[in-house]
Amino acid sequence: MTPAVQAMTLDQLRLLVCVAEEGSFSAAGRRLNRAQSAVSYGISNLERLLGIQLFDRSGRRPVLTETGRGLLADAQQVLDAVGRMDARAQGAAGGLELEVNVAVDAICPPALIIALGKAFQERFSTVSLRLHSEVLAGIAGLVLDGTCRLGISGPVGSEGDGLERRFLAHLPMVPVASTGHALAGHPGPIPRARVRSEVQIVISQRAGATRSGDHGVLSATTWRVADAATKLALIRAGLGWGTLPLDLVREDLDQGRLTHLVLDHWGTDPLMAPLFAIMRADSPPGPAGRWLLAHLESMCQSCPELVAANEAED
Amino acid sequence: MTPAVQAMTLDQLRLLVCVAEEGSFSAAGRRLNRAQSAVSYGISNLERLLGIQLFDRSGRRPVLTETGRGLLADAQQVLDAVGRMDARAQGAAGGLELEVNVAVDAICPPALIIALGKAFQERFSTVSLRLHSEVLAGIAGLVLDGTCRLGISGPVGSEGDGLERRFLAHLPMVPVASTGHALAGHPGPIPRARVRSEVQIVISQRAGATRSGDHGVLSATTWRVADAATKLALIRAGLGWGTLPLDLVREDLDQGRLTHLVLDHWGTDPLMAPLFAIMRADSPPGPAGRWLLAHLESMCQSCPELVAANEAED
DNA sequence: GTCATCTATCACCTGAGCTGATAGGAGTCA
DNA sequence: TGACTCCTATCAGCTCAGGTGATAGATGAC
Repeated sequence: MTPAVQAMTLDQLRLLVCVAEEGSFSAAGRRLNRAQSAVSYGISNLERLLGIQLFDRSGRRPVLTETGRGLLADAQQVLDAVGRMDARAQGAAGGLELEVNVAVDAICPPALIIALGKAFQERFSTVSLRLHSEVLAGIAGLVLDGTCRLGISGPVGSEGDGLERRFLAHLPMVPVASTGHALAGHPGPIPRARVRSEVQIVISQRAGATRSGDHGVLSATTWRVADAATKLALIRAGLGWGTLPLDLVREDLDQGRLTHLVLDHWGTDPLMAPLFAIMRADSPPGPAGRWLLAHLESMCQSCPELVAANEAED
Repeated sequence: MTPAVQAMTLDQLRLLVCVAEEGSFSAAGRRLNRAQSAVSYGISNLERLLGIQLFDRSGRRPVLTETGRGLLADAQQVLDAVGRMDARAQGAAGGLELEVNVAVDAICPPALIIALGKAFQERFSTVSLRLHSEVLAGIAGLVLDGTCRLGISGPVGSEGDGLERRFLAHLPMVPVASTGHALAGHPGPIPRARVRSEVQIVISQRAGATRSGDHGVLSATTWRVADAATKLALIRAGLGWGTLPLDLVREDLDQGRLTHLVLDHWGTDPLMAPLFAIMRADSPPGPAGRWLLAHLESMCQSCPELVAANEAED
C-alpha cells in the first residue's frame, strides 16, 4: 500500500471536485462554508500526497493541469462509489434489504424475468437483485436453506414443509420432438403404447432433493438432465422427445426444427404447468422482496403474454 | 448530500474491511499498528454515521451483520476506486500519461487495432486508451489540433505541415463491386472507359479539411461518403463500385456477395495503400504513447497477417 | 495607476481521534 | 464451577491535523 493511499482523504477529493467546478479556491470555500485558506491548504496537501501538481496557479485563478483533469475523473469515481454506498446504507437504515436473492425455475419464461428485473432496478436502484437459476425441487431447496428468501417454482413440493405458496400463472407446456424424430411423422394422435417405446428427456434432480414427483413421465426409457437448456438441446438433436414450456420452443416450432406432438390421452388442450411463488413462512422477504412479489403477481395477471408469449399456437 | 457522505472517512472504510478480514477489533488494531480502542472507536463512529449496526457484538468476537456484509462490498468498491486513483497518480508522478488519445483511420484493419489495444492495456493498466475513428485528412486534423498526440493515417497530407510521419505498412486495397453489379460480370480486365461510366463510391471529407487528394478516382460520377462502413454498405447494396481494404471485404468476397474487379490499367498487383503513424513534431507523445508507437511498428513488421488478414487472395 | 479579487502563508486554536488503562462479558478447559 | 484467556466498551488525557482570520503579494480589469 503506497503512502498516498494511506493518507488521502475523501474531503480532499471533494475539495478537488468543488474547486474544479467553481474555478477558484475562494469560491469553493464560499460554497463549502470554509475559509479560503482551508481550501488552499487541503488542495496543496492532496498535491503533496499525490506528488503531482493538480492546478496551475500562474494565472489569476487556478486552472486544472492535464494530469489534474485526468485525476479529477478518478476523484469523481471515488465519490460516486461513496455516494452509492451512502444511498444503500440510507436504505438499509430504513429497513430496506441490500440485496434480494430470488431462485428462479428454468421453466420460467425469460421475458417475465427480464421485465421483472427491469422494473425492480428502476424502483430500487440501491438494491442488488441476484437470480439463482435452478430446476424443480432445487428452487424449494434454495429457499429452505435461506439462500433465497423468494423462489419462483414449478409444480413440486408438498404442503407442510414450512413454505408458503402463491399461485402465479399457468404455463402452457407442449410435448415436442425434433422434426426428424420418429414420433414427429406420426399421423394423428399418438397412442400411449407408441410413445412408451421412445426415449423421453426428463428434467431431474441430483441426489438429496425433495422427491421430484415424476409427473408426465410416459416412456419406458428416460434420460435425465439437470436443466432446461440441455433438455432443449437433446431434443433438438433428435435424441428423444419431451415436454417444454411453449415459450422456450416457440421459435423452433415456427422454424420447423421441432414438431408439436399430439398425444392421444392428453386431450387437445395444452398441458398447463402452474407457476408458484414460494417463501419460507418463518422468514418472509423484506420490503423490496415483497414489492418484487407483488409486482410479479400483478404482472402475471395483467400481462399474460409475458407468461405465454403469443397465444396463437396449437 | 446526506450527512453521512459528508463525514464518512476512508479510514473508517479501511477499518471496516480490516476488521471483517481479521475477525476481531483487536487483531485489526494489531495489523494496523493502532490501539484496539481506536478500532472500536472508528467502527462505532462509522455505525453511528450510517445509522446501521455493522457488527453483532453479542458473541466473543464481532461478526458482520447481514447489512454489514452488504455494505462491506460497497466499502471494498470505494477502496478499489481509491487504489486505482492512487496507482494512476503514482504513474503520473513518474511522468506517465493518464490517457493516450489515438486517431485511427477507418481504413485500418480492426484486428491490428484490437491487438494493439490489448497489448497496451496489459502493459499500462493505469493508462486509459482512447481511440478516435476518422477518415483521410481527419486523422491529421485531430493530431494537429492536439486532440490526439498520435494518429494512424492513410496516405494523405503533405510534408511541411509540422507532422512527423513514420511508415508502418502497406495495406492491400481491392476494387470491388456487388456481385449483382454491372462491372462484376465483365469478362477479363475492365477498360478505363467502361469504369468511367459507372458510379464510384469514394470516401471524402467534410468541408474545412486538408485537401484530400482524390487519388484513385476513375469514374465520372462519384458518391461521397464519410466513413468506410457506409462505403461498404453502399457497395454491398450494388449502388456503385469502390476500393476498400482487403481485410474489410474478405468475408464478403469469400461468400460471393462482392466481386473483386480486375481493372485494365492497374496491373495485376493489388493496390497497396501505405499506412503511417503521424504525430506533431513539436508535441511528441509521452512514454505510454511512445511505447504504443514502438509496439505498433514492431507488430506491423513481425505480424503481417494482422495488416492483411490472409494473403491467399487475388 | 487604481482597484477588486485571487492565492499563499502565517499564528493561533480547537476538537477528532489516538493511546493506555480498566472493567466487564464470552468462551474454554480442568 | 472456577480459573483463565481473549475479547470489547469506555474513560481520561494528549497531540496534531486541519480549521480560522489576517496579511502580503500577484494578477487582471478598467
